[in-house]
Parts: sequence; structure tokens; C-alpha cells
Amino acid sequence: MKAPPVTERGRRTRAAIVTAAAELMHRHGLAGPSIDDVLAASGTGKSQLYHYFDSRQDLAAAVLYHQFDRVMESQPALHDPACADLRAWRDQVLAAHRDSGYGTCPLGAFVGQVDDEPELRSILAELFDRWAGSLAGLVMRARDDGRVRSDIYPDDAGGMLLAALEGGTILAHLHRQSAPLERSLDSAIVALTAKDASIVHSQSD
Amino acid sequence: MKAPPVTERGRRTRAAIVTAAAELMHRHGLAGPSIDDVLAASGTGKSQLYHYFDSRQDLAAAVLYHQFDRVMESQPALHDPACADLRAWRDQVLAAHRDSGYGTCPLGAFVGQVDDEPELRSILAELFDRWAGSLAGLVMRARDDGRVRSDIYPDDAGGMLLAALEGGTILAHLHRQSAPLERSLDSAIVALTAKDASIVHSQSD
DNA sequence: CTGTGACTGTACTATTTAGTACAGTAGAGG
DNA sequence: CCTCTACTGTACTAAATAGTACAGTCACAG
Repeated sequence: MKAPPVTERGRRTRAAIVTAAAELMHRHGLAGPSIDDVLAASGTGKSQLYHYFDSRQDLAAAVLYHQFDRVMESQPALHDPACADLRAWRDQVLAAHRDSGYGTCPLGAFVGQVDDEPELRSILAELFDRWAGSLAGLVMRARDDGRVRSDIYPDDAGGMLLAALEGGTILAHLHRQSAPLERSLDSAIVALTAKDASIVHSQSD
Repeated sequence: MKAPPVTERGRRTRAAIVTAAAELMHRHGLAGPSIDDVLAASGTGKSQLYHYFDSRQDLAAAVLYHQFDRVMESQPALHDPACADLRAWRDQVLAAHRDSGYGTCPLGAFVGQVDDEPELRSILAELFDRWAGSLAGLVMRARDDGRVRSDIYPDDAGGMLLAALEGGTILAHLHRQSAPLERSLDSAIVALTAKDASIVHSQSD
């Protein structure tokens, strides 16, 4: 990790590189774009990139953080302490997915592409944990509000909702339509609210 | 697509190449291993590979079909006309996942890595459709058996179960444990069986 | 002004890559 | 035994790749 930029000009340069790299890596895989591709897309030069990043992998790490921020911004329900509505979150997820042109998940797309690089793998796992944690917070608020069954464990439910989002996004991307994601999310919410269900609340291991 | 091998020796050679390529591409991404990596892992030579495949992409296509066959073999419940039990399928999925060392899905891992190659993309979409179709068949048998609600649309439910599998597999892989997959599958099944639910059976678009 | 450190442009290297050329060898059918 | 085709070994090429070297330019503090 090199020192962050200290001037405005430097911040713009670094941001241009990360934004372009994130876009390309999201679309073509973490290992897809070459350094030269990133430079061309960002309108910068090689010396600029290596001024802010030690290596290609260092750049990839910055991309992961950048993608996490994008996801969090697109799901404000997760950070609104006044929001206890799972369907509001559902709507935000669907809207973001539509806006992205039915793309893959900005973070989920990288799972399975970081197994060779422990550094990146641990960053990605950490980001997913934070995401699932925020989701668990929302579930807890919904539970306290009486909108999901009271025997639900928020942590387990958060992971389950995240799984529904990831799986639904994959199928929706393959078919280039949002229906699979919609059904996946709706079913997951049903499982948390149906009164005669009795599975989701198994204790964590 | 080159001609398939006609001798036993040729069949063994081709199979060794595809098997090694499948293993490597599953683990490191479709674009991960170089041709030379595949050759080293399969104990074959370059002239042998190009004798059976036109190009790297042609090899990748063969890998997709190979992975599909592996998945189908690991889920016999899908093809057993006597099986109407979603939980039997669930158990087979979990067993296969454990056996793989909590790996990513043999097919799902490639979604988002084929967007640049329309040929591969259409193959993968086709294979997923076949998978979802088999799953819909199982749901239909379960419905006729009275094991899921009668207002369920098997096609929609099949996609939903597949989404739960894919998403659960992703999280399970990240955490190197099967609990997330287990909860995801169980919740999906609950959504199909809970008597007071009312969402999953929305008509397809 | 002016020096200093942040930032940038350009040329280069060593390696790896997909794919080709071509001369072979193996082994089944005649 | 012979021959013909399937199959294989080895050497090569042209392009792309991550990363380095180094000489600059910019803008603000003194």
C-alpha cells in the first residue's frame, strides 16, 4: 500500500484509476483487464498507477473496497435506524440491479476469483461479513417491529437474505431480466414471515 | 469443434485434457490457467490439445459441458421419476458440496466470466436452463404428491431453488462451511411449503 | 523567485502467452 | 508385412504482459 494522494490533482488521478479498474474488473473478472487496459480506460499513464499502487494486486484490493462502498450506497435501508422494512431493502436491491443493466453483483462477482490470493480473499470475506451484519441489523429492527417471526435469529437470517440476493442476481444476469432476483428475494422474505415455518431459526454453528 | 477421438487412446487423451482443464478453470476462473498449465496438469502435449480443440475457447466450451455432467451426476434426485422429495435433493446438494471441500458451484462459478464470449455465454445459459428444468420437474412431482403447496408454479419454484443453491454456495465457499448453504436451501423449501405464504407463485413473465 | 516533493511521460525489459509448423510414431485393417 | 490415418513430440513465433528506470513538470511553502 503506497501513500494516498495529498493534492486534489492526485486524488482525481487515483480515483479515475480505481473507478476504471472497478468497472473493467467487475465486467471481465478480477484477472481480466490488463494494466494497460485500465490505463487506457482511465486516461492515465503507467507511472501514475505505480505511484499509487504497489502492484496489480494492490489495485485489485482498492477495487474491492470501492465496490463495497457502491453497494452500501445503493442500499440505504441497511443504515437507516428508522427503517425496519425488509421490502424497502428488497426494492432498493431491485432498483440497483435494474440500473446496472442486470449485471452481476459488484462484490459477489469476485467470489471464487480470489482463492489464489489470500490477501484479497480475506478482504472480500471481511466485506461480506460487514454486509451480512448490516442486513442482520435490519432484520433485528424488523423483528422488534413485529414484522418477522420473533423466533428468527437475525445473523442467520441476514446470511440467508444475502444468499438469496447473490443467487437471484446470478440467474437474473444469465437471463438478462430481474424476475429471478425478484422471486428469490420474495421467497426469502416469505420464509422469515410465514407463521407456520420452522427452519430458518436454527442456531448458528 | 474438431472431430472427436476414434481410438481408445485418443479418448483417454482428450478426457485427461478436459478433466484437468475443468479442475483448473473451476478453481482459478475460466481465464485463469494457461494452455501450458493445462498441459502440465494433464500430462499431455500441445499438439495433442490442438488435435482435439480449435482454440482455448473451444476447450472452455468442453469444460462447461463436462461440469454440467458432473453436477447432474451429483443430484440423482433430479432424474429419478420416483423421487418427489425436495429434501432428498437438498441432502444430495449438501453432500456434493462437502465432498468438494466447500468449493464454488461447478457451473455457477463461470457466470459473469463468459460475458465477452457469446458462444460460451449461450452454452452456459442453456445448461442452466436444463438444470432449472430438471428442478422444476422435481417440484412438480412434489406438488402432485402434496408435499408443496398446490398453487406453486414449478418453473418459478425451480429457478428460486437454483438461486438459493447458488447464493448459499457462494457464502458457504467464502466461509468454508456448509451452514450458509444449508440455511439457504432450507428457507427456500420452507417458502414452498409454508401454508400461509403467498408470493412465490406469481406468474412467470 | 526558488527549491522541494508530489506527480507525470516515455522508453524499456524480461517473461509469458496462444497458436503454428512439421517431422515424426503407433496400431488397426487390409 | 504394409499402409494409412490417428495421434504425438519438439521447436518456434509474434504478441501481450507486469513491472522498472529515469527524466522530467507542476504548484505551493519559504
